[in-house]
Amino acid sequence: MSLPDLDLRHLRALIAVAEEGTFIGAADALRLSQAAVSQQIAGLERAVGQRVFDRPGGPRPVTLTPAGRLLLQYAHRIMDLLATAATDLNDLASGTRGRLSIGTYQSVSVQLLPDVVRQVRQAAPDLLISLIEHDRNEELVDELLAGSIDVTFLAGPYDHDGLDLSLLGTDPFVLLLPAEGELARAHPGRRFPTEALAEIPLVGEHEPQYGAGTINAGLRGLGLRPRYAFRSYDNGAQQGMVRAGVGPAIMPLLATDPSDPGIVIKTLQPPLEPRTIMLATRKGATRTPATDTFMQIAKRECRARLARARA
Amino acid sequence: MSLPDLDLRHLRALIAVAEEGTFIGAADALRLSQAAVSQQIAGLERAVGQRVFDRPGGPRPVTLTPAGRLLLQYAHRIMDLLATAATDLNDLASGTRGRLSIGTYQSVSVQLLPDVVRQVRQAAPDLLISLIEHDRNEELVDELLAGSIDVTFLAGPYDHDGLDLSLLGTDPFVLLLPAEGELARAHPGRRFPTEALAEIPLVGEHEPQYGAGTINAGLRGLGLRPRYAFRSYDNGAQQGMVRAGVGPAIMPLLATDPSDPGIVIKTLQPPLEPRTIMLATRKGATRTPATDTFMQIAKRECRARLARARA
DNA sequence: TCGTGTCGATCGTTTATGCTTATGTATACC
DNA sequence: GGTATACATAAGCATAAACGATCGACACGA
Repeated sequence: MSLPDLDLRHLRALIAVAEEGTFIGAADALRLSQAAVSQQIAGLERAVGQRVFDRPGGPRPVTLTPAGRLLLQYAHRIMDLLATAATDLNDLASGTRGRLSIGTYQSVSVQLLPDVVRQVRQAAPDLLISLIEHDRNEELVDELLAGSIDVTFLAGPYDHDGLDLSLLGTDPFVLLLPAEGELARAHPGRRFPTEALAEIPLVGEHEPQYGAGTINAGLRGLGLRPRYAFRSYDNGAQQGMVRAGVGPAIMPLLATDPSDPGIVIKTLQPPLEPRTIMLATRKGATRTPATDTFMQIAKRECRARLARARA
Repeated sequence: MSLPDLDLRHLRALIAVAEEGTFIGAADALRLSQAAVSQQIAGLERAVGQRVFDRPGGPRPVTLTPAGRLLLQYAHRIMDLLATAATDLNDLASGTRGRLSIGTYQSVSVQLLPDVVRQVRQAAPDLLISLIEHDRNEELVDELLAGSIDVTFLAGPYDHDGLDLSLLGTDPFVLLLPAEGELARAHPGRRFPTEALAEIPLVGEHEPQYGAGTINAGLRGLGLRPRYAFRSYDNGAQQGMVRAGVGPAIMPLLATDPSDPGIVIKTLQPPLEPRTIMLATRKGATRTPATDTFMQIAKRECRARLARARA
């Protein structure tokens, strides 16, 4: 048989006739004339090269041939597929069902993202949200371009030809000190002179990370050569070390937990070149409504959080 | 989205464009003009209510939108289904693959059917043959009309409105005697007077069986009231009992094993109303080539066997 | 910055296909 | 044997799908 001549109309007619038992009944169900159904079935039989119905003649119902029974099963499966495709597409269009896959990195994951996800869940309870975390922008971009995630946070400054980027906000680097430590006593104000960190062993992140806009790059830009007492990729671990008195840490503001009574947060003077938080999607690619919802909520939440944290 | 407007042409275009990356490439692959592909995709997007491709413009390839990716998966699954449907239909048409389900009853199963099945296997090695055995015609007919078997043997005489029947042959009732017994010595010729069975306990089948055309009906038609020393539905068991000297048995010729040296076969005089062997299919129903092949082989083999057995 | 080439979209036209009405044909039932 | 039922077929019409030609958008190179 030759596939190219086959058409969904044929299969619809096959199903209708099989269900109704007569061409006339099928025509009625399909809102067509009997002649149209007759032609559809004839076309189908031409396409498959075999009869699909036995027509006993007279007022008796037509019956499926073996080929017809075989084809009918496939017709049903195809119609089922189309039906589920339709609901999936509706889910996609509604933005309240289906899937949303988000790329993220740690300092965003810690504080900002949980609240954003919570709000997205509230707006779209049946949306299946999955998160993929990487430490480097490049890995996130790879996932994005490969299509395995819909949208990703990126640590700026960052630019890429294949991406649509939007700036969520600027996340300044702040200094975390043990609340009861000597340094906190020595600098009781909101500000902390950055040069004073020259000789103090720090708690910090592993290098290299995020390329430009890193803490070390910032410090070096100010002529400082930082030394480290402890390094970790985990922001929570860094904050814990600060609390334990291992040393001060420079962290992005949004990566800190300001409610921790064991630490105090100081503004660096002069400030380090800050990192920005960006959202990226594939350049020129249509976004799902779910992605749009997420991006909108993320932007709003990020601004609110930065405004609150700086207050 | 609205299913009724969807068409396999749309899905084919979707797949081609997704594979080729450009409308022009897809048009080339589909042997269509670029304009036609453009219109197909436009029609598809109208049907699903969303864009399925992002057109970046200029000499860059188009890319799937989320909706397009979703739809493409379904399109592929549907095309796969159609492809396997096509091979299944070809198998069906060729008669050398696929399935063949045959109804049978015991006296046919014992001698005739194994040889027929062997020949069908030889003619169509990849055909999957399944057998369903019942003792009564009615059960076989039920299976046939329900569609669970393609064709069935029936014990005639038998008639049924909903069936196409064909006579394979007449299977005469013969007498089996122990080869070394007193009866065989008393009747050394090929024939045996039926009345002589009046007072002899027989080996035979359970009653009732097959309605008309049974052994008991035949004997009663000759004014005899048979008594039984042993009864079984199993023809082999009956023949075994004869061999063991339990008594003579009246059996259909084709149910006997003439090669058994422990028994001799006699023609009854006068003969009992014989049973016929028939093949039945659903009335007016198209048969698969496999079924036709089987029926042809069965007819040939049955004739050959009867001719041989009577010789 | 301005051609230039590559695409996709669109227009107008032609062709093919599907649907309709009307009629023909075959079979069952009375 | 006539009538009713149901599918097949034919002719006409409308839609749509195809084509060639053209337009407009974008990227790239000079």
